[in-house]
Amino acid sequence: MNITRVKKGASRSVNDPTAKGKGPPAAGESGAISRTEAVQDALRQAIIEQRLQPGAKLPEDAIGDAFGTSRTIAREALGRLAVEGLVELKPNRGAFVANPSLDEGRDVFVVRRGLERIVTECLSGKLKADEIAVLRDHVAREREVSGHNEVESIRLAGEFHLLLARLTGNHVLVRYVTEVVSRCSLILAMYGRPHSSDCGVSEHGEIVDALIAGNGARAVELMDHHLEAVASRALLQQKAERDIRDVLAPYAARIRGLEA
Amino acid sequence: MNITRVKKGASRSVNDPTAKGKGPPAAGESGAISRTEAVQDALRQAIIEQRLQPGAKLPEDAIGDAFGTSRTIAREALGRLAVEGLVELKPNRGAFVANPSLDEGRDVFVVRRGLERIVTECLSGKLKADEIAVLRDHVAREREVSGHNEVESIRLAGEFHLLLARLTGNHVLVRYVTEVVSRCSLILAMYGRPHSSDCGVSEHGEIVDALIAGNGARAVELMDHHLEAVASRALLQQKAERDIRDVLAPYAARIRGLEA
DNA sequence: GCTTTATGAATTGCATGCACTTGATGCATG
DNA sequence: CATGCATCAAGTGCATGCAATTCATAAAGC
Repeated sequence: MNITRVKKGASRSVNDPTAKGKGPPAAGESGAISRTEAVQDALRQAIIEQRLQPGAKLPEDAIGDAFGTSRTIAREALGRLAVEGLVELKPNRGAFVANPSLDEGRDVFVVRRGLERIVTECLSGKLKADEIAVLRDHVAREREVSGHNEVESIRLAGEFHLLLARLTGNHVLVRYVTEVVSRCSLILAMYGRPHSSDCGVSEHGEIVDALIAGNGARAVELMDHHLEAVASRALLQQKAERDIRDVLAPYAARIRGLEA
Repeated sequence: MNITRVKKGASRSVNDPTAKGKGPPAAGESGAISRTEAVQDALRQAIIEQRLQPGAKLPEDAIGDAFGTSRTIAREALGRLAVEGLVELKPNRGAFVANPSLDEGRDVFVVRRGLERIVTECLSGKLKADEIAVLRDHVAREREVSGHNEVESIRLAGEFHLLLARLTGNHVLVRYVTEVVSRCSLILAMYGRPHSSDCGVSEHGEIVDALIAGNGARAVELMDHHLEAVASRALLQQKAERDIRDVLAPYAARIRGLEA
């Protein structure tokens, strides 16, 4: 439940700009955490979904306009996304969608494997019945869309790992896993082959089985291999396509950003 | 070349402060360093060193005044520290130094152990001569101050782990380790016994030895035990002292905050 | 006398204005 | 014709002002 903060206008306008200067933020929302978070979440989503291409410029005004807020909000959201590693902040130049190098990508995957190892160890043999049901259900859904809907497939794959992290009940772990999964999505989108992410659905199922069986070692092994497979699928491309993709992507992205 | 313009707010520079700016701030990215970052680093240091007690209020103007900047800077720094988990942001109430519960503390340590496991695995048998020298030197310094200067001792202990993380060359890893080390410092300060942190110097030495020897398994084991020891030292206190410390700390911190 | 409701001070949330930095365009020069 | 330099526009960096919220204090009601 991370998106619940959004009040009325989810992605379009965070604040109705009718009464721009003095408009009270629709007085008494309960649990209303600042608009900053809403914008931050929206931007994150947009980046992960590749609506905003890596390297694209993110001008404060444009973002403010797009969300019906001032630059202040946009700026703060960008700052926090920079901490998360999804945005790069260049002093006096502005913010850009992160454009991770392959080395960075490798780094992220290394950390991700370590984090998910913790998740797996925490969960092995400790899943409750209802939690198992949720997991099985999720894997089933993944299987459904596999092959049809690629965007959804990617989203669900990421969600699977987030789900596991949440089941640990370890909030710190959840935050970090969330971050690396986001960044991995970006990296896969950049370097992975178009339909390289469908694979692995069966692996998810196996991991769940091992977790239920309480076979921690096997679960960890499965998870690790799973992630290594995903990573290598992405990083293998480099040898062949690095020149084209890696070199051209930033420029292409920049052009796109200017068109928008 | 326009000399007539002198910025008013910049009168008391953020750069000069003899105050806390010591520790290696967010090493990694390019220098850059906006005022926001300076304030962020200073606040982080102050929190870690317990100059700012857990639960203490962090009003924007006070921070702005203290650093000679406006609330804007203070606000942004607080926002980012909140992402790091060192500051808690309560909507419409303001920012407070994080006051992690014991459960949170446990969570942080779990993640930390996982992260440092990665560090250890990355480093085992791959240290170069000059890196080894730096490590040995650091451990020697730790040994020197051990027993005498507690604050410095704690700082160096944290620094040792950061040093290892940096040696991996994995920036993502560095960032996360930095964060968990910070948070662990806070947690130890809150729940650990006064001089519980001196211990472990010899363990650091052993870890370095195992890394040099290329004995990855042993290094991981040592590191894991080391961290478990540190964690348990902190968490054991809870049974006896939870009621007093945990309950009273926030209030005490509040009072201190008001005095300041 | 104690609970409940107004009033006010302090502080956050947010927008906006102004100076400064940076990169681009056009002009003069070798 | 290429190179270096001044001018300019776009956009960031930061401070500040105003409305809204919250908490504390005081007044009114039972």
